[in-house]
Amino acid sequence: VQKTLPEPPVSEPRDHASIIDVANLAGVSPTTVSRALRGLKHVSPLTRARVEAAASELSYVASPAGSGLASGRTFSVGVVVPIVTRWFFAQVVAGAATVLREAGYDLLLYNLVDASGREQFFERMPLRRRVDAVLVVSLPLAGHEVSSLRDLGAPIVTVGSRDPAFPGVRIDDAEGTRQAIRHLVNLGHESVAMISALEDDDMGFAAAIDRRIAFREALPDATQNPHIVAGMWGLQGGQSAMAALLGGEKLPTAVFAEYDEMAFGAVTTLRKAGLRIPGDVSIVGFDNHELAVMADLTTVAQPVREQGEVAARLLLDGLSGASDPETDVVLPTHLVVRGSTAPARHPHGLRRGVGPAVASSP
Amino acid sequence: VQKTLPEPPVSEPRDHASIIDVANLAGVSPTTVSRALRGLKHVSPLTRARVEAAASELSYVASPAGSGLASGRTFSVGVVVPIVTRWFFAQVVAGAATVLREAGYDLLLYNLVDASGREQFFERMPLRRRVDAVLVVSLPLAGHEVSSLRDLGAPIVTVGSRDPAFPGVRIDDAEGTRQAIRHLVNLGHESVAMISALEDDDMGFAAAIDRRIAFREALPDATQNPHIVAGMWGLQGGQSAMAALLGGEKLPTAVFAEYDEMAFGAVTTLRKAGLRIPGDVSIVGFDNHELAVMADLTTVAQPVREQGEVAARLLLDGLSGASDPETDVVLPTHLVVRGSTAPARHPHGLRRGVGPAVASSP
DNA sequence: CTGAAAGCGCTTACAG
DNA sequence: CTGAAAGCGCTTACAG
Repeated sequence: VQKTLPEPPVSEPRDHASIIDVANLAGVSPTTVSRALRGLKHVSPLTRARVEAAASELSYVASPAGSGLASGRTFSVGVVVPIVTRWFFAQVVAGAATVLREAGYDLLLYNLVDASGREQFFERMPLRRRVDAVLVVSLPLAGHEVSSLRDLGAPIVTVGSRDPAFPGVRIDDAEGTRQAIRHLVNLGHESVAMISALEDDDMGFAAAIDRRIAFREALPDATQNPHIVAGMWGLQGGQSAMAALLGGEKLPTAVFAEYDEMAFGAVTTLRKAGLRIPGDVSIVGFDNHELAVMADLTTVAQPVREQGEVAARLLLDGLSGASDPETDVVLPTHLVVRGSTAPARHPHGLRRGVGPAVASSP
Repeated sequence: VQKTLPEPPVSEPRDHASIIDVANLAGVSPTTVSRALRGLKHVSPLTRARVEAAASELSYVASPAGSGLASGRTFSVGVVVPIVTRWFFAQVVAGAATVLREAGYDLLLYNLVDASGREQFFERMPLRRRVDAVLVVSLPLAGHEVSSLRDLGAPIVTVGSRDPAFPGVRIDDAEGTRQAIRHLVNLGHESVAMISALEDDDMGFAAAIDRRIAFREALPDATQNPHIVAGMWGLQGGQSAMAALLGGEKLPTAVFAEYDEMAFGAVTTLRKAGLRIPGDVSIVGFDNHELAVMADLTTVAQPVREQGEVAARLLLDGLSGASDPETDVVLPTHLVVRGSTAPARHPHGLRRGVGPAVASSP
């Protein structure tokens, strides 16, 4: 008799127990194992218990490939984000992840990063037959992108877009912007700039567009020449946009940033330039980023993680056929007033004394 | 003859083209289609072109379930992170995502969130037969977790852990900590506290442990009573830890934070308390978080996204059988000096000039 | 409540 | 260089 050879030292693909192993151990057919383990009706409690015991003894988990092929379901969901390292997107992903996990779905993450990644994604459509549903975050979808997604034949839900093609969750960006501008106007600011990554932005939010339009409309007097400076995105975008404003003829008394990370960039540049916030310039952001409190930043708060959660639930509804494709959930925003905004100094001479709040300068 | 019923109005699972459809259109066998599309050898250029044309005409993409079942490969990789919303983890994920996408792998994200999520994950092992390889980020793995992962029979790579069970990428946390402490000591600080989320932390980094130990060892004089205050994690952890220090008998002249987000919390609390940085307290963080520049924070920089990239490459090596399981890649750290640190004020009267203190360099 | 049979869409040896 | 056959591990009607 030949002796058993020693096992290879490290992990080679192990043989996992199959449904047949479980069936044999439990003394039933594979069909019954399948039914019992999926919690279907019409299995006697005794049988079910026996099957479960056998499955657990063998550490059996149904092969996703096997069941996927047979059933057409993957039990996973694709989540498409522009840039997962941006705070907003990570929050949305986390919110969705929680809900999906509870429902037993895996999360396939597609991080588009830039225009070329986006193109590749929609061309190759790696989602095809890989996912049961798709969550698309913050992308204003082009026509061919909409049809690519439609062709998936799977439920699609958007976050932060208002594309009528799919159900979605979002905030009212125009209203949020108005909340910010109203605050600045009430403080007496007459020279307000907006800094935005919009122009430069292949990955542009739908939100960015709405915020810009609302910004223009919300300023009381069109002659005040709202100033939109496009930069790169994120912190660096905010820095360079603010630098551009500093290099301009007349510094605005207040700046509205498309989102908090740009506001942070503006804060950074202002501090480096030795200017005080809000003494010299007031700043309002958008999002209520976790670190807005450190920057003492006045900002328009939106529920972020919740948008991911709600969207995931809509997706699950779609999967169970219980959804209304017309759904458009709009979550509320509110202004959080912190120390980065103060009444306007009126730069044209009339210095009405206004005690700016504490500006911590390094 | 019965008339065809009208199609349902919206997206029901579409029938995707199968390999047979492509084979018929191209006038070859399914076997040849399979070979041609996967770029295998032994297909004539003409045949390959014909197959590719047919596939593209039909928008054919091989069913992952079908090929997975037949080949045993999934072309996807699991990435396990404690909390994806933390800056560090999002960066690592993004780094890995880029490399994996280039190699044609999908990324399955597992966001553990808390101890219960972690437990569930290792119990259910949703990775089983779902992924070809696994990237585990920053978790110090318990024995049973190591064996769960081993049982997957798939390549495993870690980031930010130094578990000898698997190849991995990391930094030298002890050395990074020494860089920070040396800086403070050179500035004359004799009362340095460390704030850390360690004690509280079910999701604890391996890194946190190393940093704490190194902190204790790096301080030149043991009598100086290094003060470790455990708090919650993240910004709030830093806030409450700093608040605890403020409530203590003697405020340290410098604080070393386990990582930048905790440092940000400390900064926030100090500013609210009206204390100046670095005038009253110097602060050093760890990570060089994107927003450290806004906080003007001195910090130990580590390559974060790169760790994700390198780890993903190790994984791909493992998949192609080209890897050395002993691999332990250590990436360098360096101190970035900004405005949050300054020479110590000596609170106890005896103002010895800011001398270069003697550091006990290991 | 339970099971035998067919089939989901691929890939893998094996032939030629 | 190409193809016919078998089989990967499940689930789904269909019977009983």
